[in-house]
Amino acid sequence: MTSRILIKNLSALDDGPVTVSGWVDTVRDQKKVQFVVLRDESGAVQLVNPRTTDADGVVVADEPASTISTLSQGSFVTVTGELKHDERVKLGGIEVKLDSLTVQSHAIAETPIAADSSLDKRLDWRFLDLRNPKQNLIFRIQTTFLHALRTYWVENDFIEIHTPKLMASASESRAELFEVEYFETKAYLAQSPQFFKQMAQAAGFGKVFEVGPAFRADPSFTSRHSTEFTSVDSEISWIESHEDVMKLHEALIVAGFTAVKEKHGDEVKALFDALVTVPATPFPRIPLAEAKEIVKERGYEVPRDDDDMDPEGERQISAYVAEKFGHEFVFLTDYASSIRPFYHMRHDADAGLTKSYDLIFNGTEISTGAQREHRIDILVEQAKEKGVDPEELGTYLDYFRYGVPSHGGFGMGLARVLMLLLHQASIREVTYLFRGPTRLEP
RNA sequence: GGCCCUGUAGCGCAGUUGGUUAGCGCGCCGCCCUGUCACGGCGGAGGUCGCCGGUUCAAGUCCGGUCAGGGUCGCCA
Repeated sequence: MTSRILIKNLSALDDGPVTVSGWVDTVRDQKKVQFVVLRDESGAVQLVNPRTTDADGVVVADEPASTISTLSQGSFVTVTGELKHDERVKLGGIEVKLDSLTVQSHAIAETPIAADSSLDKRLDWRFLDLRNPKQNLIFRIQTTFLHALRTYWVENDFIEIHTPKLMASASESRAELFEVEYFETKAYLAQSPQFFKQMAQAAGFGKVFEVGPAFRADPSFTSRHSTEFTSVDSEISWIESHEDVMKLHEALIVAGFTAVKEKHGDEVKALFDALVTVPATPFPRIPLAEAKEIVKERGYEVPRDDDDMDPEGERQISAYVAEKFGHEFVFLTDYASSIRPFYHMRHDADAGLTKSYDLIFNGTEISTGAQREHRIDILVEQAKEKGVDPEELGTYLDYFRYGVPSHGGFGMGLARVLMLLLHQASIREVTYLFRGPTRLEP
């Protein structure tokens, strides 16, 4: 393996011989001296190569000068040379005076995207787009965030599960299922790990989590939807109500944001001009009905026939929470049973309300959570009431027939969290390879 | 899927009430330039104006359809 020094580590070294590898960012090929800005995943550094001259003072075509003259932006090279600290250099006050330069792979000179290209064009050339420090940072942040969640789960005795993404029947609504051929029959891509996650409760696992793909066949044309996305799920037993789920949920968010702030806070400020704020607990909790009243008092009446919120209402309630509590998050709780799935548990005192919540972050929904109905009779009743044929639920209902603890959990869209954390306008910006109704490539 | 907006060179854009050879910036190519750092100077190449059809003496420009993109709503994570 090539032993290379990451560019970000150069400035801490004393002057001396170094080897760095990366891709060419800029070539400034002058007659008497050549400059190359080289970039790797950690940063950028200037390379310098003074041209040699013969006895008459005429420039000689030697190496690495000749190779440098042919370098195109994006070519991957390995260089060796002398590291020099030099205050003249605006890029970090260091440069590498070249001894040798080896081109590992040439790039086509004209790049298909530029810094100001549209998001859609950048996605066509995602591998080039991802070379940008901003895009690189997004995925380092995602790594840090998920690692922090995982650490929390592991330290609190959660079991990690990997539920199948091929299913025989729908887990929620049949309308948004992708159908695939499966030998002599049909299978569907999981739109959520919901049912299999609940199976772990019947299995006596106690506390579980999963980070995995979910598929939705809905042709949604918004900046926050995709047909395939990474769902962060957790489910816990022996809860009293959805309040216990919210406690877990906010603890995880705090763990994730603390790690991101600590490790990347300065970079996020520099590259995204966004402040990573570790939210205070408990997060504000507002029953949905109350939230609609608050929003109405602010002059916005949700124009819907059902009992749900709309995107503008979510932005409004977020603005209210920001003003009143200085908080970026809010749990909207106790959604009407009319707009929640059959497996959400309802309040004992008011069957019209569910023990459920949505988590809103900076004006956009990132999660749905609830206590699940584990009493088989009621569960079947609620399914029928929703027009769901118990026969179509496959083996799901069996989970509740051989003993099961009370339980609940949530599902959270990973990319939505990143999008809102980094103040990005689109989920496409923070998804490694976006999948939407009209995008299957790359 | 509904409504609104957009599609012109590799990229970002301009293009007048329809009119003759479709412009600008960046990038690219060539030459020049002793330290650049958004390097600079001179020159050059590059376009069936998203696609199909229509109106017209004449369409990048007007009309219809279609495809793609953006916004928003519905749906949600």
